[in-house]
Amino acid sequence: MPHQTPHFHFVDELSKASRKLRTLFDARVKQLGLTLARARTLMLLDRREVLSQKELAEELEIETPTMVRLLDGLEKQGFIERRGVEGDRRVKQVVMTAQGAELAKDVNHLAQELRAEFLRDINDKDLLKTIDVLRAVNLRLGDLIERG
Amino acid sequence: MPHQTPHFHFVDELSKASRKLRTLFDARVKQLGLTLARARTLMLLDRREVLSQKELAEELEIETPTMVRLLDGLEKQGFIERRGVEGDRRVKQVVMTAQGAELAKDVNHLAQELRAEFLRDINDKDLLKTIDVLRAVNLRLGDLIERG
DNA sequence: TGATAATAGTTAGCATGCTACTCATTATAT
DNA sequence: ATATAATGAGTAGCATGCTAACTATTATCA
Repeated sequence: MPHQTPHFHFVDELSKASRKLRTLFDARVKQLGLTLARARTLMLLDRREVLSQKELAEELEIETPTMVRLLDGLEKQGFIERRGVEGDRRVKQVVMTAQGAELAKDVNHLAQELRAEFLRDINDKDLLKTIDVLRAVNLRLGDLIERG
Repeated sequence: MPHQTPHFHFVDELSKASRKLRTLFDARVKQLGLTLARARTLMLLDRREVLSQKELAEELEIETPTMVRLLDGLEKQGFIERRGVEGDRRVKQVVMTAQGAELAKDVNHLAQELRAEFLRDINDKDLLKTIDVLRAVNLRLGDLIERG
């Protein structure tokens, strides 16, 4: 087997980490009726209270059609509501129901525990450096995607 | 907006990087009729020549049903073939067609260029450190997933 | 003002990830 | 030797990601 470059390994490990993270998180929040993507949406609403669908999508860096379906699910589950906004009839604001807000607290707690669990052996300095690198990569990827 | 922890940012940036990477790569290999997942499969076959479906799935760290459908697509496109193996009729070995092997070379080249492009500003030391961290995280995530 | 642009949300269609299950075959153990 | 386990491939069903379109509304500009 030919030697693989660091560039290759970066992409490889990154893809694998993301899949594993989703798998583990999904398994942990399944009992709550949630998934990673839905939990991410609830946790964002928990921090920001009220956002339009567009703003939600932008914050999570997913496309609006993906957000639409995520919200369809959360709405059907009774965790969020869509509200028309006066002054612009195109926009819908998204707010958590009481049940959703309750759930968001549990999910936040659970997510925090899970993160601590799998990042247990990573020291602070390395973690911060890794976050820096990922941020830089994301900026660059965003640029390259925009450019076509 | 409440302050967010490094643990949170790690997960956030990781998820975003993985999605962006797939989006960018998919756009770049679209003209070749490929996607990131299919390209990854071809590139692995290019390095290892012959593998069973099970081995392919293990190497890429995806589940076998996911691999089945990936191979269905690649087979329909004429890039790979499935072959029965003598001595164990459960196993199917996967080999690239001539066309697939040709394509794999192009894809390898393209992937290498793309990686260099978006990792341009990351220095070697930081990149290696990041890979180390991702590897450690992956090991731990694997453990936690296994444990249930 | 009235045509044209842009924007927010949506739908449709595809690919990829998962789990839970089945089927055929091989390995193991009594 | 035969019942039982384990293994490899596949199917079904769901969730989430994308792009390409469409609809309704609002903004722009000539």
